[in-house]
Amino acid sequence: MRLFNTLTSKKEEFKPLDGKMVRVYVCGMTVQDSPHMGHLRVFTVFDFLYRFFHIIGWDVKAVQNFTDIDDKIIQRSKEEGVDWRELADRYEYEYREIAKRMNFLPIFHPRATQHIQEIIEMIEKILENGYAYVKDGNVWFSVKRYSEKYGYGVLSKMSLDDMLAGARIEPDPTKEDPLDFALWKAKKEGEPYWPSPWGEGRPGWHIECSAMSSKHLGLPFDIHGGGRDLIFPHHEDEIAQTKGATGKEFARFWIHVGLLTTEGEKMSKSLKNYFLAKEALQDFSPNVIRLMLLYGHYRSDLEFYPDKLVEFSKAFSKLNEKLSHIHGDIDDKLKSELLDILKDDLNTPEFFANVFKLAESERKDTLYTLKYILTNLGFKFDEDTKEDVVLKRLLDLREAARKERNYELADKIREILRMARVEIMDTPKGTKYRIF
RNA sequence: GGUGGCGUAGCCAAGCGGUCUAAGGCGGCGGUUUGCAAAACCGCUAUUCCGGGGUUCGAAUCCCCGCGCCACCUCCA
Repeated sequence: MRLFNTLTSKKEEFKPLDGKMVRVYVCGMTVQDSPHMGHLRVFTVFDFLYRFFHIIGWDVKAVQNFTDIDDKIIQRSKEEGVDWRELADRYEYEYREIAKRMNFLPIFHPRATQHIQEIIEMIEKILENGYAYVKDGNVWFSVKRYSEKYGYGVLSKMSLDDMLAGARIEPDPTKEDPLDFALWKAKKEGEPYWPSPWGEGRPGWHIECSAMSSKHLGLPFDIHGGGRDLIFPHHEDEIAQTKGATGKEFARFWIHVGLLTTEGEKMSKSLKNYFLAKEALQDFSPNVIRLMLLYGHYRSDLEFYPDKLVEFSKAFSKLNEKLSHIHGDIDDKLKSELLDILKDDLNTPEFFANVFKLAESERKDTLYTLKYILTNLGFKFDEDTKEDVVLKRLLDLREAARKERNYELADKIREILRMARVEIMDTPKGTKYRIF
């Protein structure tokens, strides 16, 4: 298949290094708050990618970290008067619940603080190789020294001068150069810390991903991904640290997911324009959320508004109506045509356009092929038509009223159900409903 | 200021040199159906792709110049 590689800025032919098993590392949550739809988009895209790899015959070893120690967790723990570990546990649990609801494939989730040893070892190697220096219990990565050997900025395509030009923050006085970044931060009063050869302290932001990815996947591995906002500095620094420590190639392909926007602007906590994943899951099925998030191409920004979930509820209902009870044989030709679309840099918009067109077919094999592929890509049919006892009794009541021509009552029941976001359809085969 | 990207119907969003008088979803309009509805089904809904030049037999797609927007350069998926 072909994938767009941020490293080379073009689509390239992709195959797993060992020919069978794709090794992927995705930057996961910093567990300091509830995941919002923007986070969910990234993880939905990667779940879709893993599932697609499986369909075309590759195994996947996916690692997605939880960063459970960082400035914001510490800050929040101070604000709330709650131990930082408790906060991290709370939001890790929230993420796992959401992942389960979303029908994500189970993958490995290492935690930063369980890899302090590996992190320290990696920093020691970087120091040995001369790309870092110790100052007052801090360990800084020397961007200039590293850059002379390997070139810094290969991913973000920025020159050192470019980066300096935009430097907006007061450099830390213990840094030799404003571009340098922290590998290890000296302990501050009241903050969590671990012992290290440089004194008590904690890891810098980027190093945990370098340590965990190389430990669990080996070097080099196939794909490293995350939100587009991580390209600089996070991913750039991961590359520098890993090469600085090992001299080896890091990830071959870098895949970055576009941002979820509201009114054109990035969804983020600071802009207060975010919509929580758990809110969406309260009211809409995972199918709807999955479809909505994948209906745009993964590399483009995607506009979000709450009504979009309503729109996609309707769209998914149509598919569900068509496919839920279908059985047949797989049309191999059709199957490979549809998969070919996805082989081109995961062109989900084109793929779903075809799905909706083909769903109008009367041919059982065509419909079953769609159902087969979509199910393997994480959708669940039938789910929205499960009988619910209370609902069924209400429908029986309404049916009785209709038989007595008590349309006033029948309409009242329909109206109430509508308010509860259940829509009724009277068909020759009886009353159907759908939850929207 | 630097770097990267985007601007396609009411909204969302593909297409990236010919099959484009531009996919698909939502919405809207008309019809079939219905106790009335809804759903479903059928039909219609951009001769045109931010503006202006250019390259080409041919451009939404390539190049140049404007205008507008976004992201990153500070924590961020």
